This record gives sequence, C-alpha cells and structure tokens, in this order.
Amino acid sequence: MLSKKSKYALKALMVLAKEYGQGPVLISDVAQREGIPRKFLELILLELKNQGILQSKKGKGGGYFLGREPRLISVGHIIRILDGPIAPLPCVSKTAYMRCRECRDERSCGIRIVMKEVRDATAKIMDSTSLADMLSRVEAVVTGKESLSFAI
Amino acid sequence: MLSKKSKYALKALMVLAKEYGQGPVLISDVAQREGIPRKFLELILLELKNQGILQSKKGKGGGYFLGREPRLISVGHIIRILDGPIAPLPCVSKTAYMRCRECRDERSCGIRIVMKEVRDATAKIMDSTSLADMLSRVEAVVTGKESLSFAI
DNA sequence: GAGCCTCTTGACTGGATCGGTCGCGACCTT
DNA sequence: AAGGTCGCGACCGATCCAGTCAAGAGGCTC
Repeated sequence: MLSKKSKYALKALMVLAKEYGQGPVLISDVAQREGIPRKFLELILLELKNQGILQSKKGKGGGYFLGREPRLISVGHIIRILDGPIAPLPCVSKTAYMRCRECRDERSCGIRIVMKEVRDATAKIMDSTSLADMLSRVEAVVTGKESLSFAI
Repeated sequence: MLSKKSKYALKALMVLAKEYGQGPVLISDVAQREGIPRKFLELILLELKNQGILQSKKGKGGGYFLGREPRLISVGHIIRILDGPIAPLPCVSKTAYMRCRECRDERSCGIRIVMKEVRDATAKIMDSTSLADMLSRVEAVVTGKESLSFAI
C-alpha cells in the first residue's frame, strides 16, 4: 500500500512539473491546491530536496522547484525514497536485498518465485513512468482523448 | 510489502498442499518445518479456517488440512484475507474501493492511472497463481528443469 | 470416564510506523 | 531591518505488527 507520504509527494511533484521552468512555487500553494496538510508537506518536500529531486529558494519569491526535467523523474524513484523498496519481500528486492532468515534454499521457494514476478511487474511500470508521462496522460484524459492513455 | 502473516500463511499452505489428501497436519509440525513461531501460526491458521480455506480436526490424530484442492486456492485470495486489499491505493481497489477525499476528478488523476496499472498487473499474477502452481514451479526448480518456470 | 491431545479464544505486550503538529530558527530579498 | 520563506528538531496520539500467555473447549483412546 502506498503511504500518504508518497501519494502527497507525487501530487506535489505533479504541480511542480506543471510549473517547471517558471520559478519556485510556495509550499503553501502546493498544499492548498492539492489539499495536503502544510506542515506535513514541508517534511516531504525537504526529504525530496535532500535526495536531489527538488531544489529550494528561501526568502521572498522563494519556494520549491524541480531539480531536473519532469521526464527524468520516475514514479519508482520517488516511491523508493519515501516508502522504501518496491518489492513485496526483501528477498526479491534489487535495491534492498535481504535473504529470508528461515529459508533453506532461496531458489526453490515458491513464494519467492511469485513475489519476484510481482516485483518485476510493479517496478517495470513505476520505473518507466515519469512525471512527464503522468502529465501527458492526464492531459489526454482531460482533452477527451482517453484512448491515448492505452497507446503507451 | 507482504506482512509476515501472509508469508507464513503461504508457507504453511504450501506444506498443507503438499500433504493434501493425506489427513490432518499438526500446527506444531508446520511451525517447526517452516520455522514459524507456533503461537503466531495458530492465529493465522484459525483465520484461514474462519475464511473457509482450511478445515481442522481436534483431538489425537487431528490438525489442519486444506478445505479444497490446492489448484483452487489462489495466492491473491490468501493475501487479501490476511493483508487486506492488493491495490496500492483504495481508489483503484476492486474489492475495497474508496474514493480519495481530496481528489476533485478521479478520472484525471495521474497517480490513479499509474496505480491502477500496478494493481491490475499485481492482481493478475496473484489471482492466477494457485498453491498447485507454486508447488509445480518449486518442483521444476528442484528437479533441475528451471526453464519450465519461465514457460508459464 | 480419565487422561491426553489438539485446536480455540481472549487478553496482553513492546516496539515500530503513520500521519501529523508545534515552535523556533536560518536565510534571503528588498 | 522587516517580512517572507524554507529548515529542522521535538513531540504526539493512534494504529498496526509480530508475538506471547493462560485458560478452555472439544474429541480420541483406553
């Protein structure tokens, strides 16, 4: 299950992606536009800044903005930062592998085989979807061309 | 992330599936074979019984056994019983749908679009994999015919 | 029916995580 | 130097996770 942190982060990033190249956006603006508790959002944006996703500027005319183009920021990366590994089990994680204490033979663990499939399918979707992708999908729906969302 | 509950449940069910048709198996046996805390496993098996997955017999010669054939018990069903919905967000769940409080228009929510893909991919794998499937995959690995596990 | 075996049930725990909130800085711009 | 903005540490209540404990209820065998 996606935490609210990740969900809020993605919502906020979508706002910043839409505004990309047009200067900083206030935390308060983002919070209000997306209905996110302001103080909680501060925490989230700070973390994203520390991980290099965002940049910030203090003082008047300050705020947050994306550190790179929206097409270079993947959903998977954001979720890994805020929620940790995507894999349903540590023993199938690529970014945070840990073997199961009680498994004699990992290779012949049926659960692992299935969960590896799940991890791969999930990671494939999340890592190949960028903020820009999401924006254009939303755009496609809004302008009534829903069929585009299946063309990817 | 899969909880230990679900993981233990699947491990236990694999044992019971292997033993299917050969009478009840003791909780203690399952616990020992799979390295699961006994008391904790009791809880899990009881829940699975209450949900109709397992049956039990008390007294000497008693124990737990599957309520139906291993090929009729899906991984997805087990995980839903113990961990709740598979969907990463309530607003894309088929079995426990709930709309997002702060979403104005659900259809044009980019996050929802992506998470729906994730849900569908995950559910497809989990719901189409049965205990019998897992058993035969494990068998394939054990007998050295790993390539079979990709043929499905 | 005694005694043992096995599941059943409810209460309890310690620790972690989630989803926030508060207050005071630090820093930047004008 | 004033006011706007992010930065950061502390704190909080609720909930969930993983597991334990003690007692009991039902069934079997002798």
